[in-house]
Amino acid sequence: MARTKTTYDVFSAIGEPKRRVLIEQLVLKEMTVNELVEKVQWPQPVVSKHLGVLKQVKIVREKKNGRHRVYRIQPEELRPIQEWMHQFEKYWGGTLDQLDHYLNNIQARGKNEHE
Amino acid sequence: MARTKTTYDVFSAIGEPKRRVLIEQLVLKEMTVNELVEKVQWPQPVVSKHLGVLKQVKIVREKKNGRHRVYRIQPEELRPIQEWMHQFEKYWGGTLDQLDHYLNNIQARGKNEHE
DNA sequence: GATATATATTCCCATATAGGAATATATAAA
DNA sequence: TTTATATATTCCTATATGGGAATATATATC
Repeated sequence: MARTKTTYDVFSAIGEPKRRVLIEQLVLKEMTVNELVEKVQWPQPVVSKHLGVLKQVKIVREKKNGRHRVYRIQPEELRPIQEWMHQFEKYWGGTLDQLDHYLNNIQARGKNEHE
Repeated sequence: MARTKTTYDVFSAIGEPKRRVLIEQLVLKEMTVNELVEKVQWPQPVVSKHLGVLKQVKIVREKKNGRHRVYRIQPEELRPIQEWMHQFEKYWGGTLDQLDHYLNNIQARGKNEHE
């Protein structure tokens, strides 16, 4: 078998460093492809292709505007990563805020349901 | 050029789903290779190879114990991910309304997970 | 020393990239 | 309608897998 597809899920998609750079830009503000190209200085097809992957896993959404396409981030889609990270927080010391506690409990309950 | 190496950094390493499963086990308690094989039911070389990648990016550490090797997680190494996630937190802040919304999403996502 | 156990490593191959180059498509402007 | 602009897509190739099968290595036990 071959490697896991980059579009398999959000984790796979952000494994590529360039895609994280695009995300870091889009989290600041929505941008067109050429605005992104300006910012990161990569060939336009490279940007478009990486955006394509991000679009497939729904990290970004495309909004047509004339001959421009505005790309916008969909932060909710990155929640699975944040949730997955919760399992390590107990090791990092410090206090967890109430929201985190609550979410941890929810998560634990959810996991047991499938056992 | 080819794909980014899985050992390029922590993000790339956790892109592979099986490696996340191993991490999820090791965060509960340190284990030997065979204990992991027992748990996940994959061929031993598969487990060893994935552990090799995790070891290279330092997510896990190996402790020799006779002919056993105990693998232990190094949670600090995952902090870059947590830090990277900070940039999205402003979108899913801590109000109850948003928490409700979030919990609804979890439920909805759970149902679609296996499609 | 011989053997069993635990784990890593090597060899193999099908597969999916990431990026360069060129081109296609869509839409606006002239 | 012709042209310019914005973006996506196709074709290509080198590369790095992930996993199966077989084997090597290390250590414990007899």
